[in-house]
Amino acid sequence: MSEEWSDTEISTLLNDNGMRATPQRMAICKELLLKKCHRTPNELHEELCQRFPTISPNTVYLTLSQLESSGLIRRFYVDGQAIYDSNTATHDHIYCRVCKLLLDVGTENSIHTPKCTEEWSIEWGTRVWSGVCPKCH
Amino acid sequence: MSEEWSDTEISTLLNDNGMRATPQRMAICKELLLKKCHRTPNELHEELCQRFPTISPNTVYLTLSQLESSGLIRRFYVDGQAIYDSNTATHDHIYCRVCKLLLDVGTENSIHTPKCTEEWSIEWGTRVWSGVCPKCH
DNA sequence: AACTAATTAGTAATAACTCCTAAATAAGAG
DNA sequence: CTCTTATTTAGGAGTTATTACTAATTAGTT
Ligand SMILES: [Mn+2]
Ligand SMILES: [Mn+2]
Ligand SMILES: [Zn+2]
Ligand SMILES: [Zn+2]
Repeated sequence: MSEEWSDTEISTLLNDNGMRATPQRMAICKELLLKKCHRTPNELHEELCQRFPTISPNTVYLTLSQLESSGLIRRFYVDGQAIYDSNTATHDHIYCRVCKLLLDVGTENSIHTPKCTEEWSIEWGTRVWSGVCPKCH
Repeated sequence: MSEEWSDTEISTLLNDNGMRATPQRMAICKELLLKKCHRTPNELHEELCQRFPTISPNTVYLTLSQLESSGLIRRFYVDGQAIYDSNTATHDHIYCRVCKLLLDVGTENSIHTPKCTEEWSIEWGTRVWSGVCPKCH
């Protein structure tokens, strides 16, 4: 996928995935898809409120859920909190339990799906390594 | 660790980890530690209620949190739900998003902590592979 | 047996998320 | 361009998991 997304490209992407290109969704996609990043629904809602004062949390939840169903973003949980990830490549994470820093890490050692699961259809997975980051110890 | 735990052994284990050996905690430990298993706080509470009718959810939450702090059990999240795991060896999981089946899988391909994180002190991590199990497709 | 800090049950509070509904609107048809 | 309609939205209500608080109880020590 390209690094830069025009409004038309985002609009087309949404339509191709069965979603109407509303201003709210365009804004959510710009926030999430333009950069490979991690966002909680609430973080995203607060960011969008600045330029889009009337957007409701519910709209953010719904749109994130639809984007995930389309495979355009991924969802996982850290400390019980949903994290949406616009990096859809298979990768793992490290998480600092002190300052809550969450980073991507490579998966050189671990990209293979498990051996005993040939009969499962595995769709996605990520590991979260928990610990303490350099700044926090 | 041994396969069979006597009351005295569990009591000692709790005391060694700074916890008093109350009947409630003994019951929780028997339910969780005797077998390598996955439990949500609510599942555990319902099981304990059968033989221990007045135990409160809060006690279960507190005890699980303390057992986790002591490293006797691990916690991770699936679909936003806390799962406590008495298998403390490093391992991954597969999860069926249809029937909610959750199984351990080996980590032959992925036990190494990530290369770019030498300065982090990594304590634990698990991956959850999401998909559909053989019975559900 | 007495003491005391840890633990408990119960209740209240919180946070994240889902459900519901009426009004607004994007996209397609004419 | 206008009309039509199914989708989407905002907002509020409801739900569920979890945490906070508190007064009474109790495990382990002296
Ligand atoms: Mn990521
Ligand atoms: Mn496990
Ligand atoms: Zn940190
Ligand atoms: Zn299944």
